[in-house]
Order: sequence, then C-alpha cells, then structure tokens
Amino acid sequence: MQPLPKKYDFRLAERKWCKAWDKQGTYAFDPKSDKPVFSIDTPPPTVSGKMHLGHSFSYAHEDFIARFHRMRGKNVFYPFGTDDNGLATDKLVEKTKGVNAKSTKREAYLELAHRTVQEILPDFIEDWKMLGMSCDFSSPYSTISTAVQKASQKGFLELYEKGLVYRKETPVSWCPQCQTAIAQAEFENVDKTSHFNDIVFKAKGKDMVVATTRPELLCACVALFYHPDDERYQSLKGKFARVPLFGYDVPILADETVDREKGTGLMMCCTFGDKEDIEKWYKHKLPLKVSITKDGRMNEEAGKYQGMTLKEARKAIRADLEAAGLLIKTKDITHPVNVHERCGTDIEFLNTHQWFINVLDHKEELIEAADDIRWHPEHMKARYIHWVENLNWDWCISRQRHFGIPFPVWYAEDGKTVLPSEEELPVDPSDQQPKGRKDLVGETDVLDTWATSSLTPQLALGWAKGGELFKDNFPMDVRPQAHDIIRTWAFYTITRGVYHEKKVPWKNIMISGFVLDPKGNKMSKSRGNVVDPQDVMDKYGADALRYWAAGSKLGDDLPYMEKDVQTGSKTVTKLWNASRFALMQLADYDGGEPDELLPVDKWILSKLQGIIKESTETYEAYEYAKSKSLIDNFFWNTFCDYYLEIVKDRIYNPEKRGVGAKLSAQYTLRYALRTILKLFAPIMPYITEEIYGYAFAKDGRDSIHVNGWPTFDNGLVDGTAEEAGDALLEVVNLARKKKSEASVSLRTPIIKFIIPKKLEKVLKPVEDDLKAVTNAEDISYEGKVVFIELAPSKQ
RNA sequence: GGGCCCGUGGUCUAGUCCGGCUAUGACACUUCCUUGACGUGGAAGGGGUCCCCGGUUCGAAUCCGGGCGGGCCCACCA
Repeated sequence: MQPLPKKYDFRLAERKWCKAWDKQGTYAFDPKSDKPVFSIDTPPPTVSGKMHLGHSFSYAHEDFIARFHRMRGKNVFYPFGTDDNGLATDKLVEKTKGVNAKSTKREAYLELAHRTVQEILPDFIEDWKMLGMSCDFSSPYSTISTAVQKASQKGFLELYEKGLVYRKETPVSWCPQCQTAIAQAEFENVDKTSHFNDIVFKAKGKDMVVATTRPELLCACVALFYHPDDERYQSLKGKFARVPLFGYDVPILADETVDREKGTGLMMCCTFGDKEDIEKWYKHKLPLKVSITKDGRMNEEAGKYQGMTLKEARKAIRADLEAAGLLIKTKDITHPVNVHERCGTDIEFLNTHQWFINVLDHKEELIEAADDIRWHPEHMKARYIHWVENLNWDWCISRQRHFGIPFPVWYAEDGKTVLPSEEELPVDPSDQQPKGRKDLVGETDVLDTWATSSLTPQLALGWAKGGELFKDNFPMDVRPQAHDIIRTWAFYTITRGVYHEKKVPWKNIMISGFVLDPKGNKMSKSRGNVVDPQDVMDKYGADALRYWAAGSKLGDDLPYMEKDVQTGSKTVTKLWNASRFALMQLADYDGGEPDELLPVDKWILSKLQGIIKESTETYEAYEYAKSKSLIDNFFWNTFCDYYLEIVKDRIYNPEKRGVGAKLSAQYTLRYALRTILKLFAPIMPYITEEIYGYAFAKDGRDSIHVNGWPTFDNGLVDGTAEEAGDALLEVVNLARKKKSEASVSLRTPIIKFIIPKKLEKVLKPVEDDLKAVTNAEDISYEGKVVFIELAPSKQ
C-alpha cells in the first residue's frame, strides 16, 4: 500500500482520470456481458453554446444514478449524443459565422453548418467529460449524422403508414424572425406593454367603436363580433361595417365567445391576429385575408403601408386614424403575448402547408401512458398530464429552414405524396429524386428537431438496425431530464414510444429542478447573474461541483451558492487527509483478520452497516441527496471526529495497548475507509478513484467505479457494541465540554473521571479507548453524576 | 381563472408520506484549542412563535379545514 502525497491536486487528478477512463473504456457498455442491463436515455445536449450550470446540475444527478447502478454490478448502457440538428444549432452557426441562413444559398449554408458543427463538437463534449459523466463516449451520436437522419426518416415513414402524420394547409404559429412554423410547445409567454385602441368603424353613418391592440391588422379584418345577448349591439344584426382607412365592408356577427366586458364589447376578427380569430374564422367560414409576409412585413393588402414592419405599420396606422378622428381613445395596457422561445419574437399566424403528427385524437392514450412510468418526483406527472389535456393543436413538425433532417417526401404533379423505400434512406428530396423518377417536386422543409430527439431511446438502442439491444431494452430503465422540457421532450418521446412500439419509452423518469442565483432568481444573460460551470470546475474541481449538485432532491430548484461548492471542496480535502492518515497507519498492515475485534471497532462497523443499507435504498429510490447526506455525516462526524481520534492511541502505542488492539483497529480502519470511498464514489468520482488507486486497486485497470458497491452485512450489526459506542461518545462529549469551558487543550489530562455507576457495565469494555481519547488517568464508577477534574494548568 | 410545489434559527435546508427522541446539517456568529491526517482543522456555545388561525389527538413541524405569502406550469392576448 502506497502512502498518499501530502497534497491532492484536483486539476491534475481530474484531467488524468478523465483521460484514463476514456482510454481504458471504464464506462464502456459490454454487449456480450450477462450482467443485468441498466439503460439510460441520456439527454443529448443541444449544441447551442457551452455547457451551463443547469446542465452540470441535472447531468450530475443522472450520473449519480448511473454510477450507483454500475457499482451495483449492472451493465450500464449510458450513451452520449449531441442534439445538433435544430434551430438552436442553426442559430449558433448564424451567430458564430456571421451569416443569415435564409439569405444564403442552401448548399453553401448546409456545408458551412455541418462544418461548423464538426468544429464545435469536440470542445463541447469535453465539458461533459470533465464533469465526470460516466457515459460511454466512445461513439457519441449526433442527431444530424447520416445514421440518425436515416432513422428519423424511417420513423416518419412509419408514422405515415400508420396514418398518424398528415400534411395540411392551415393557419399555423409562425416566427417571422426565424421564418418558420413552430409548435405550441415552443411558445413562451411574455408580458408586454401595448395600447388598447378604440377605433371607429362606420355602418350606415352610425359610429361603432371597436377596441383593438392590433390596428395594423385592420386590412385583414374580415368581420366584427359582438355577444348575442349584448343589448347594445342587437340592432347591428345582419348589418355590415366599413373598415376605416381601408374602406371595405365586413359583416357584423354574433358569437358567444365574445366577452361583453372587454373593450367595447365589439371586437374585430382578422386573419389572423390570434387563436380566437382562427376559431371564429373556421366557425363562421369567413374569407381569408392575408396581410403579412413570412418575414413579418405588411403585404399588398396593406396598400400604402406595404413593406413596413408590423411595428412600423402599427405606428403609421394609429397616426392616420388619429388624424382622421377615428382613434378616439388609447389606453396603455400590459398583456401576455406569445413569443418564440428561441428569439423572443412575437408569434404570428400564417396560413401555410405544414406536416403534423396527430396528437389531439390520442390524448387519452397519451395521458394513460403516464401511469406506466414511475415519475421522480411523483408530482411531475401532473405537469405532463396537464399539458396533454390542454393541447390545442396537433404537433407541427415541419420547419422552413435549410439546416435539419429533410422530409423524405416528394409531390407529384397531381398533388399525390411520394415516399422513398426504406433502403433509399436517408434522402434529401431538395436535390434528389426517388429511383426511376424525374418528375417530382421534393419537399424542402426539414423536420422539427424534436421529431428526431423524440426517438432518443430508439436511436441509442439501434432500433433502425433492428438489433437485439433494442428488443431487449425498450422500454429503457430511466429518462433523466429537467422539468422545463416535460411538454416537449418527455411528451414527444412518450408519444413516439406509444405510436411506434405501443409502449412507453422508459420505466422511470427522473426530473431535475433548475439552478437559480443566490437570491432565488432565474439565471439569465439579461440579468447578468450567470455562473459558468467551467469557472467553478476550474476553481474548485468537478467533484466539488457535483457535491453541490447532490445537495438538492429531484425536482427541487437550487440557488447556486459558492459556499456550498466550497463545502464540497473541503470535503474533498478532508477525504484526502483522512485517507492519508489511515493509509499511514496501515503501512505495516498485512491485511490479516484479527482474532477478536474491539467493541469500538464493532461499533463503527455496525454503524456503517446502517449507512450502507439506507444509502442503497435511497439510491434505488433516486434519492441521491439523502444518500449523500448520510455518508457525509458518517464520514465527518462518526469516522473523522470520533473514530480516528479514538483509534490513534492503539495504533501509536501498541506496546501499551497490545498488538491485537492495533490489528483490530487496522482491520476496521481499512474496511471503513474502503467503504466510505465507495459510498462517496458516485458523487465524487475523481477523488475516490485517486485514493482507491493508491490504496486498494489491484492494478492500473481496477476502478472503484465498476462493481463493488458495499453490501449490507447483517453479521456486522451489533446492538451491544452500538450501545457501548454511543455511551462512549456521550462521556467523551462531556469531557470535551469540560475542557472547552476551561479553555484548555483537548489533550489536557483528566486526573479524576467519575462516571455514574449505572454506566459501568456498558462502558467498561471500551474503557481503554475512553481513557485514551479523553486523556484520562483515572476512571471510576460511582454515584449518579459525572465528575471531571482536570490537571492543573502548566503556568 | 385552472393545476402543482413550497413556507422550519441571519441564509440555504433535513425531517412532513407513515404524528411521539433535546427539530438535522451546511454557511455565518461567539469563545476556546495550534494535538504526531487535516487550521480548507478540532471543541464548546448563542440563536427557532417549525407562516397564521382553527380542528382531530394523551401528544401536531408532521394529519384535516380555512387563511396569508412566495414560486412554477397552463389558460387569458380582441
């Protein structure tokens, strides 16, 4: 057994092990092994920047679970991939290369995008490796890779065959900035300030006042609505109104969804201002009047306002209305507006051709599916169900972008859809025709990134290749993710599981919370309160960061406080020092078993069994935070502050205490240290591996992280020893208190230590250790109270 | 408006499901201790109406009802 160096350099050690694990394939999945498999549907991080603190938080959580199961002897299937086919990556390419995808030629842009992704990926993945993720990094998948394109397109074809996907011209939510359709799940609600404008419409010379926040859509107005019971407007039934500035007539109609209290109780319906407009347009079969372009400008319908942005048009139209005396009142309001989560641009509705996956007809099935998954924490299931229940639209999966996985679809002259055969995949219909055809028009849209990442369990398990791995391991054991993407990733993946395999994709889902700033606010660039995990790891190490991440239970948000990482860093140091001390004491130990263990040794071994049992149970239940705090307390308190102090005398002075007492201590010390390291290993993989390497590894390839999770040994549970040890601690505390009150060193001898008679029986067997740790010269048992007399001060 | 989560010393929290130990730990604070692993350490200590009100119970931080406060998700966009 080698002694440990004086100092632990986490920078060196973490880099060293990160490379060594990779090289030795420590975390490689073994397809030939007969060990039970534990499979993890690792989230492929979106390539849109660097790993952020929220990532390190939730990825640490899943890694605790992965490492625990691997140590338990499972063959852990823990793939790693990157999600790099979506709008987020597209935006990153635009930003880093200073280009605009829409105004760049398709081929040139795609070439640039693929090249940029390849440039970014190695460094991007490095952050996850340094965090100590125990994924199999040997062949990371990329969602833009040819293999994944093929699989994703295959998935599309399968849904098409099942009639679960369809194309339709319909009003769809549209981002004028990104110039693509987006799905309901990509909305974000933001409160914005605006104006409620009271505008005059005229009908047969009579004035009618309509309140609107969107005067720029006047030219798209197709009707006015009032509530059928609204007495104020009964006389308007069947009449027409003239649209101001634009001078055409629209019908005045009644609809029960109109709120009489809002504005003037008279509203205009434009195609399209919002969801309400769409619903009324459908219901009353109104004409379509499109007034905005795909890039968010006014079109020819807007007459003299053509070419203006919506914002400019709003200002100009308000001014013109005012000049004409038709804007009679303006009220400042704050109201919620749906914006695109990626860019913050107001969402519009455009009537376009899009592909959809039918989800509205299958809500019930998708809600029931939630019961087949164990949710950790349980209440997150409600979030999922709530989202599915409240869905309003089918899942729009087509995006009008260059970068992404192409739809494997062509259109014939008669409008019929032509699909490739599976063998032809992957295809790019933009510049390719199916076998034997020359007459088709290829679909130029690409698939929503979620349409691919919703297949991660299938992708990772090689579903497209039809292998055993997939057959045997779908559903996977666990999906880890954060709660913000329940409505997207979790929902979509469950949908694909149910649609393709008639099964939920995983048995468990573990959902992490968010990292907040120290005051409990969200971290965001605009607030300027962002902390980079790279900086934290550089300053304190990955183990310290992981220790911090283990401090909150699943689903709970955690304010980031540097001092908590510092506590992790201190724990690393303490672990090093305690191990260094222990190993020094074990230098002359041959590993032999003592004939008889001393009661104090039995005490700590017994206590340790409780920790093993409980931390195993809590890990099994995904409660790593409980496990961590159990081990933490045992290590600092029971092991360092008491046991090591008690045992010093036996090891230092074998001539006084006997060789057997020393051997008993050495045996116990070794067992306890080894167990503590293992219990800490899932949370702090670097320091534990480093110490294990010095102290216990059989050779350079023997890792603490594979197998060897401590097993509960009922034979070591000893009630009598625990009673003796606990009583010992109590009197030790009294002695320490006495010395503290006297402001003297803890080594000050006790010349007279009188302990109540009733404790004699329980304390007698540990009396030698008690004497040693309290430096008591004389111990006697009498009376009912403790009496301690300290040696006089030297001065 | 609907749903969910939460409210514990100065701060962050454990404990709450399944009621009963002196209410856990970390950080901060006070005093002391440099002892042959560690001062990034050790010992001792101060500090809590367990959000409020009511109920159940021998007994409530924990269960029930009602408030108040905070957060999240969804809806509200005329």
